[in-house]
Formats: sequence, C-alpha cells, structure tokens
Amino acid sequence: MLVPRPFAGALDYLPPASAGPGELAAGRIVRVPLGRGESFGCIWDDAGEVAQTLPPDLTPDRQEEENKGRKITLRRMAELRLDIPLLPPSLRRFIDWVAAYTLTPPGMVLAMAIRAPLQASARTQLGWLRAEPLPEDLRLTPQRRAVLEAASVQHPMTTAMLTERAGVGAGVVRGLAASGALKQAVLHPEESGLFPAPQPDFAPPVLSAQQQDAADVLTSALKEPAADTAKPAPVILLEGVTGSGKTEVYFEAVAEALRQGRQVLVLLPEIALTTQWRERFARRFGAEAAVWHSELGARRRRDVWCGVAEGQVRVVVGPRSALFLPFSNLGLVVVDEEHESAYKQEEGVTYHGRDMAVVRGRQVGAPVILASATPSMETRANAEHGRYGHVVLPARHGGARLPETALVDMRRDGPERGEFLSPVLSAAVDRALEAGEQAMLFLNRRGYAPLTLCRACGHRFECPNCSAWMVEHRKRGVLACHHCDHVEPVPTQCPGCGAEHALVPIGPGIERIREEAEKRFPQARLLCMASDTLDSPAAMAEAVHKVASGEVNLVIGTQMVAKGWDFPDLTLVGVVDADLGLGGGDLRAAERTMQLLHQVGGRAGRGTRPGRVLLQSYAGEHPVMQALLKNDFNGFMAQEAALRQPGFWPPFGRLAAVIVSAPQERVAEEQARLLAASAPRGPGVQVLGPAPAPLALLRGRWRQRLLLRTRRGIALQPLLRQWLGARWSGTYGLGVQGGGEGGLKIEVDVDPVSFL
DNA sequence: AGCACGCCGACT
DNA sequence: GTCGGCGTGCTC
Repeated sequence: MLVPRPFAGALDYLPPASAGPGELAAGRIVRVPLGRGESFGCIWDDAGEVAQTLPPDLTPDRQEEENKGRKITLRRMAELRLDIPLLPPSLRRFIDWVAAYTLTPPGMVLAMAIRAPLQASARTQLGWLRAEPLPEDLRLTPQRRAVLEAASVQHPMTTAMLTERAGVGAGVVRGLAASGALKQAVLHPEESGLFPAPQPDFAPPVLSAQQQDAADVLTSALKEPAADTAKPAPVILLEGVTGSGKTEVYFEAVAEALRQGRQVLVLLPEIALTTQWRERFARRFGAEAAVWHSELGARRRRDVWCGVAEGQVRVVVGPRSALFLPFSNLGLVVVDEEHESAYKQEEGVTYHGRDMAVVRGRQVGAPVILASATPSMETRANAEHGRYGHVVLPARHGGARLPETALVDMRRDGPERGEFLSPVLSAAVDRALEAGEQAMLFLNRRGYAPLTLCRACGHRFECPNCSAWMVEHRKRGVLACHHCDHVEPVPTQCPGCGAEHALVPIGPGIERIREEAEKRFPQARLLCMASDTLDSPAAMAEAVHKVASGEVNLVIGTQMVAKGWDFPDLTLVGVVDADLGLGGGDLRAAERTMQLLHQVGGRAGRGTRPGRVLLQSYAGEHPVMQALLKNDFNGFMAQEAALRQPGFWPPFGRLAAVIVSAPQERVAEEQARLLAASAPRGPGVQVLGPAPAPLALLRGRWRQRLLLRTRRGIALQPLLRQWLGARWSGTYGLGVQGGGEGGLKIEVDVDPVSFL
C-alpha cells in the first residue's frame, strides 16, 4: 500500500472486513488508518498475499509481521473506494519510474496522481428510473405524465435531464419519487454525455505538400504494428519554423490515433496556451478535447480523471501534470513547444515534463511527438544521433514569409536618457499603426522598475528574505519581491538617509514601457499582457480575443506574449532589451534567450503582410543576436554544442544539482562543505562546488549549491543515493526532506534546468 | 507530509 | 499555576 507520505516504500495492511471478488486489486484506492489519523492509499503490488491466502473475515484485526527483523503490527484497511476506477498498471509503473529517477519518495508522486478523484465527493451520481410497474394508486397529471414519458426504465436520468425534457419543475420529479413512480439508480458516467467524442474526419485541413509529407511520417509511425515489443515506439521531433502549421500536422497524427480507438495526450507548456489551441482542436475535430489543469473545479477534475481511466475521454490537453492521468489506452503523446523550460517542475517532485513524456510513451508503446520551432539542445542531439526521428517544416504555411530581423544598436542609436524605446523602434511602431497593422513590444520583466535606489545616499531596496531587489509595481503602489511573497508600500522617504522624494526607479519593467508608449503613441489602442495581470485562463482568453479581433493594436508584454499565439495582423515585434537573460552564468542562458527571442519574433507576419522584428541590443556582435539576424538557428546550436561538449555538460553528460539550505548562513556553508568532502569521485564523475547559489538567500534560507556531473552513460541516481543516503536518509526517501538539525534541508534536482 | 508529544516563556 | 512556541520522532 502506497500512502502519500515521504516514505521509502510501501506499507503493509490487512484486507478490509469485507471485499467482493476482484475488488482487492492492485491500483485500488483505499482509506486506511495511519498513525493517529487516517489517510488514503493505493494498493501497490499485485500480491495481496495475505488477502488471498486468508479470507478477510478470518484474519484478526491486528496481526504481527516480521519485517527486516523489526516487529510490525499490521492494521486493517478501512474502506475500498470502489467508486474510483483502478489505477492502471501503466500508471503505477510510471509513478515508480518517476520516483526512482527524481529521487522522490514514490508516495509523493502518487499523491500528485490521485489528488483529483479524492478531492471531490464520492462519484456515484444518482439518477431516476421509471418504476415498472407504476404504483396502482398513482395520481396522474399532464406534468407527471410528461416526466414519466421522458423517464426510461433502463437508463437513469438526472433530475435536470427530466425537467428539461418534460418542461416541468423539479417539484414534479420529487413528487413522483415520493409516490414511488421513480426509483433512484446510479447514473453511469458514459450516460452523462460529459465527453463528446472528437471525430477524426470532421474537418480535415488542406495541407501543403510539405505538411502532408510530415503528417504522413507521423501517421505511419502510428500505423506500425505495436505488437513488436522488441522495437520501442518512436519519438519524433517535429521541427517547423514559427507559422509553419505544426499544429495542423500533428493533428493528423491525433486523428489517426482516434481512428485506432486510442487515447491521446497533448502537453502544452502552460495553461494560458490552451485557449487558442482548444478552438483549433474543436474546429478540426468537431468536439472539444478534455482540458486538464489545476484551476478546474474539483468536480470537473474528478470527472476528467475518471473519464480518462474509463476511456470515455479520448483526447486530453494540459500541462505537465496531465502525464499522471490514468490513461488505460494511450496511443499518442504530443509535447508542443518542447523546448519550453516551463515543462520543468522546480518544486516538490522536480521532473521534466518533456523527458517524462518520452518515458510515458515508451512504457506504453505509444509514439511521442516533440514539436518546436526551436528544439532544445537535448532533443536536437537525440535526433542527430538517430535516437529520435526528425521531421522538418522549413517554410511558413499559406505563403507567409518569415519576418525580417534587424538590430538596433543601442550604443549608437539609443533612446534619450530616461527612455527605453529607440527612435528607430518608435518610428517602426508608428508606421505599423498608421498602416492599420498591429505591433508588439516585448520585455521580459514585470513591474515598473527592477531596482529602486535613493539619489541622495544610494540606498537600494532589497528583499529581507531573498538576495534580490524589490521590484516596483507602480500600479499597485508597492515594492514586491519576485521570489517570495514579500510586499511593502513604496515609501516617500528613504529608509537609509531620510531624504524626501529622492527615490529613483532604475531600468525598465513592462509598466514603465507602457507609460512611455502611452506618451509616445497617444493614438494607439494599448494592451498589457503579463502574468500578474492575466492570472486566470478566462482573463487570458479575453486578452487574446482583444488582440485577435483587432480591438487592440499595440501589445506590450512579458514572456507570455512569446508563446504560440496566432495574431495574423501583427507585423512588428520590438524587443526592448534583447540582452536581458544573457547574463548570469547559466549554462543555458544563450540557448534560452535565442529560443525566446526567436519565438517572440515569430509572432510577426503570420498573415498576408510581411513581418519585421527589431532587437534593441548593446551587444549586437553576440552569437545570439547574430544567429537571430541571419536566422541561423542550426549554426548557433552547433556553436553552443561545441562549447558544451569538452566539459561533458548536458546533453553530452548528465547533471544533478544538490541544494543545501538552512536559516543560518554558517550552517548551510558548513554542511555543504561536509557533503562535498564525501562526494563521489571517479572516472567520468565530478562534483563541482559548493558555492553560494545565485539566489544565495531565498525565502529566508541560505542556499549552497553542489553540482554532480557525470559522462553520458553513467547514471546519476545510484551515485546520489549512495552519497546522500549515507548521511541523510533513514526511513525517508531522498529529495524533499525537511527538519534536519539546525533546520538543514537537502534538495536534489536531477537534470536541473534553472541554475538559481 | 501530517500530527502528536515534549519541554521552556508570558499570561488569566 | 496554564497556553503555546516549534524541535523531534513516528507512521504498516
């Protein structure tokens, strides 16, 4: 029995007081006593040996068991949750795999997977059946007759269904029930009409020859006989420039999976993107895909979860957490925008959604499609070495051309002091707006200014809990830390020297760009898109609609405007600070900046009119800028690869980050040093550090970082287990474990993406 | 992760 | 004299 606690493995329980045949099966969700309270768990092994050898009602309530020399008293399961479908074996296997790979206690991975069906109330939805025969003394009215005509003897219907069909109030139904003419019955989920089936041939698109070729490769991967277990299902990189119609192409693979009666999982890096995606899906397939995300109501989450387990849900779209849905018949996995770092979960179970999607597909024999305009170095390397298939869409769809990219040298042609938009960029925006087109200004920085300082004494506003500047948010009138939830009002007086009105904002955030744009383009219809203002899918959908309909003609946004949006009238993209993100000594800084800027640039010129991208930069000679100007992504990545190869940095070697943190700086330092002293070493194995983490103080904890690096082919996990396990693990698993001496905490991140 | 037990400061 | 701070230990 696996329970949602950070234990190294499963616990043993006695079977419940009564269980029907087949009910006590692996994958069953169960209520169990645990410690003083109770918990839920999932029967994890197929054995259930005790249960099968002894009839449940003959076993005592408590039973002693010898376990590794320790005497343990077994307790009895409280209740089997028969209303929740069994976790399929493939999901249990996946959970075990993810737990082992990420060094997370398996129970914690299970917890992610089964939160949904447990949070809503029991699932038995009740409906009404017509009694047969009807009670003899039944009084009949026209309304009652209508309800009885609508009601069926075999298929239960909800009160809502009956009142709607009969055109009567709920009171009539209640009255009939009271007089015995309607009987309560469990409504079967497939009768609820919750998940209309997408039609593979509802509205097939007109594909270009190029797209058709790509689609053929994908669909043939699905048609290969899956019975051949010796040959694993393929992983295919679908690389296509922005606007090449990747989505339409992989939709053909989705259609093929549907024809085969299999389930499909489509992953998107974040829920905001589901908005436009859903519309496209519904147009192509004539029915909605089931959307999965954390902001769904408890009831809907439960229904989707159960629908996936029972096979009524055919296509799911969602973020990385959708990987843990209980697919019973998964035939295709798509990871859209596979290069996105949002696929990496940084807290709790630190898994990479893209990599785990590949594992999930392999485990069930389903092909995996990784789609991107700017594939990650890892995926590229896999494609080059033939481990993944590779399909390329080199041109934009429908005759659209790729935007032309130009540089604004900020050293020579920079803006006036105190401004951030160069004359060249401003003029370009003017021209676009005058031509009746749309323009976008991109700056990947929220708030008004990233740093506030005192002109008189040089005082800088720092977060008390983190080593980070407080960011001014002028609209809210506060200084906020972007790494914890610390917020304070903007003072009028400097806390350092007491000077009045001496605080100056340094550098731009998107609020400040908005202010400048309002002054510079007074006639523009402006919209700001940032994660702190568009915090729900609904708000996001509204914003997207405003842009797509042309209600807005100047968009100012952070990160989120870079995503796969399709705004056909957008012709100009201005990158306010192209150098942002290049600093910081992060392994992937250049790669990520390149991907991000290419992606934002790709928003321009997707319709009939040509697009243009202007990059404001102080470092025009930087390889990232050069690659963007020449549109030479392959060359750039080859250069990057050459830098990483000699030192066995990923993807040529493997990496795990170990973060040692404590409320006191000294404790963290000391413990990190001790840990480094016992680090594994050997050919192809190296430990770098400790060093203070780039965010040395985060949420009140001082952090030291160690990096374990191995050559390709040397697994990290056994090394980590041996190294950290020797000192830190007891009955606990590794990974998130709290409460060490002096508040010490050691976290492990296998395949880290962020180096903060 | 929860949750209770345990041993030391400011309150009715 | 007690309420309650969170350090430590356990969960089949």
